[in-house]
Amino acid sequence: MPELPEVETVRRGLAMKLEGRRLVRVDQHRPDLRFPLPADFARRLTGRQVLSLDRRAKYILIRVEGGLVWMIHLGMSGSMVVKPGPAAAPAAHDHLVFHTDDGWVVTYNDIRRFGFMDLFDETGMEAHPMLSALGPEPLGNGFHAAGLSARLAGRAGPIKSLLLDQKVVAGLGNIYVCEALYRAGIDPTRTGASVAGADAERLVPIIRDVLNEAIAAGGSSLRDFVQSDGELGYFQHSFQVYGREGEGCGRCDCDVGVTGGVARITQAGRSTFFCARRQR
DNA sequence: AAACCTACCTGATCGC
DNA sequence: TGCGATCAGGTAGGTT
Repeated sequence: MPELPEVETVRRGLAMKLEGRRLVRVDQHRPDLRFPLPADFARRLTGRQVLSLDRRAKYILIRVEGGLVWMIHLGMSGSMVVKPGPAAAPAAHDHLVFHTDDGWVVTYNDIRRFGFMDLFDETGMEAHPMLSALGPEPLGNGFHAAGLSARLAGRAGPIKSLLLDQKVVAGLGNIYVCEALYRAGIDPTRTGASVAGADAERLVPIIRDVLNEAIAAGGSSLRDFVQSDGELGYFQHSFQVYGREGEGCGRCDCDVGVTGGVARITQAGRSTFFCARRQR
């Protein structure tokens, strides 16, 4: 599921219900998600107050009383949904259930179980193996044309795959890379090196725009994504190329019967959608 | 180092 | 209706 806009949407929804609340009970229904949960995970969270919720790339980072950071990654199909208690009987794939002192119930459900959680001392955050190598936050000041160009310079791989690399820029996934490259008019098969420079200059604000618009829409709901209140996002209605193989692209004025419309190719094992006429 | 490939897991969909 | 193949928003870890 979730790329940066979806994770940010979930973070905001959770923050409204969790910040300042105390976790009075944590039900853990299995020992592992993608990776084993940390030792004593539920016990260490129980009784603690939630201080604040931040996001880095696609990670939700929750500061918890006692100098702890509770890290959540939603993987492909994870969701964190908040409902008023009392808790209903756990549904299929409800792996963890968190109860607050004011009666809310937060359920982590993850069909494919590609998500994971960690709980560590905040002093270890910089060095955390999943955080330390991340590239700049695309909505922050650290993401700019000069830096992106430097990371693309000399790279022979396709720009599509490089933008999915969380070390190049953090938080983008398959949907938003396709959409950003479309808006920038950049052919996804071009090398990173060829995009460094003027094209990178154009790409930076476009990436920001796409992400901000998607956040404003509550993310994109395809198969599994739901916001923390269980509602769907609606940015999927704004896709220009993603999932539109054979149809006209967002600004299409050509004869799809002749051009074939939006193309779908595979790059590094992932589907790429693009318009060969508008992306060069 | 960089580019590519596979594994992880479940469910939906499609062709036969 | 059933069955296998394929595909899905992500990342780690392995191999060239």
